[in-house]
Amino acid sequence: MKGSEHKNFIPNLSFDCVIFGFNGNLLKILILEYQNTGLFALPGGFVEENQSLDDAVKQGVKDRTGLDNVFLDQFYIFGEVNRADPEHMKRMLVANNDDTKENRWMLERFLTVGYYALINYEEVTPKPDHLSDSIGWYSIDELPKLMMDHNKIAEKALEVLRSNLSEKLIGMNLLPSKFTMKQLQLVFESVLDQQLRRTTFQRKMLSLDILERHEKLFQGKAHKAPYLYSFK
Amino acid sequence: MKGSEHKNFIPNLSFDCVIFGFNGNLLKILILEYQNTGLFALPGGFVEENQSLDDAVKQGVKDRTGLDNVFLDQFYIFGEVNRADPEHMKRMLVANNDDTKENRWMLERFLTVGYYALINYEEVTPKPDHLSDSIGWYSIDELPKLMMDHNKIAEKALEVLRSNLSEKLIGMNLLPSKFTMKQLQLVFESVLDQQLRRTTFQRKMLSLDILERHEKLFQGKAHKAPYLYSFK
DNA sequence: GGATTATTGTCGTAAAATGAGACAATAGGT
DNA sequence: ACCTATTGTCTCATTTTACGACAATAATCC
Repeated sequence: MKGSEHKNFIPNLSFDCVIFGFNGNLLKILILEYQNTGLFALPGGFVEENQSLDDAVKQGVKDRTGLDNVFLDQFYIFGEVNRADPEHMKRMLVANNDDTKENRWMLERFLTVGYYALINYEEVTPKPDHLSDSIGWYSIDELPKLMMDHNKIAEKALEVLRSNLSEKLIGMNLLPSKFTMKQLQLVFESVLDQQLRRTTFQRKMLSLDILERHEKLFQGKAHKAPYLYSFK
Repeated sequence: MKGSEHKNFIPNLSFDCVIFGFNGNLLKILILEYQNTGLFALPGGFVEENQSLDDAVKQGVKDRTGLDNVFLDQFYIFGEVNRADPEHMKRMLVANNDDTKENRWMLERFLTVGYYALINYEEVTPKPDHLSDSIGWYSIDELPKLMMDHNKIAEKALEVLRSNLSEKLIGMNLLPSKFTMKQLQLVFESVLDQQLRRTTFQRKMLSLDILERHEKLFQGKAHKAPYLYSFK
């Protein structure tokens, strides 16, 4: 009877999204806390029968965090048999008075597709959905214990982000459309978790011919004002 | 009633495997031809209810090609709504007299997980399973028209293999355990589809400190015999 | 207004990696 | 014994990166 009770969703398949943001200093991940359970989790969801996976994730991220128009990339499917502890899901359903027959399918085995998202921390305010009573940013090295295998999923997302950062030049998605060279360097340093040499970084970025230089940014500080850049 | 008729499989989810082999000259992919249909396809299959995805793929590759102990890596999940043409599946079922009620679930929408495999072309002989009447190697630039979106899947696999080759040093899986520098270079050249400079390649590989040098290989040719190497 | 301070943009030189070719060492063939 | 094709290594030029020097400058402090 797998999943047939809930006509809208592909059974046994979910997605979870690791949403990265950069607060100017630290790389953070968006975490939901479920009502009355003390359970922390990545925002995730299910795929409707006639909905593409990408659309489902786009929609799910919007529904659960209020974030729209987000850079999204699929990075792995987690297919271990016992990756999902049904006890977690059960606690969540009970706490929400959703522990009905129609929702028992959620207790089955699930494979989950991992996505990561990059967003401009400053320009958006995430909003929790009806299932969650809070939504919050957590530094990547100070994550709470997450439900099921979500810590593992977040770790893998960071790995993939690291290896994609320089190659695919996706760092821009963590910044406002105009930014200083220093900000860009801080993004690289946080993601790669290593210090970079200022002059080398600047020369490298400029030589790639991917940046457009704009007006200067006067920050009211007692020193030379940096230029603003955007990606071409 | 999704999938509930066939008690063993996760519904709406399949896998397909792009098996690469190198014949000493060209990079090739293993393709199945289904009995009495003229349909070509990548070897694939379904995931049992209590089987991990990785195990399902391992088992599936073994069942459908006879290949065992293969280097496997997951690279993408294809989740478009209309990616699978049910007409293809139907023809296949009819041709096998499998067009029974119990198998109708195979005509539904499927998401498929793409894996690629790297095997030593010379040491294994693929064998078709009962569904297929032939199994064959096809050069990556001379693939036949494959069923559903399998051509797209193969293309994506090659892309990922390309970007992983140097970074993750997986080329060895396409060669016997001992090989010459020339053979290794040919693998790189076929995968990357570009010529490499012999001396630069040799120096680079040796400097990486990943190769062990063994005895010379005497090929009966009128010139200096090359050393054999293996990966450390 | 002139000196002070912190940061930025740019350059120069050193070091490392890569490109491109030279050349001697072979394993056999003639 | 000489010839041929290929291999392993070296040298030198070029490119990329590391690392530090330095001048420009936006505000603040006398």
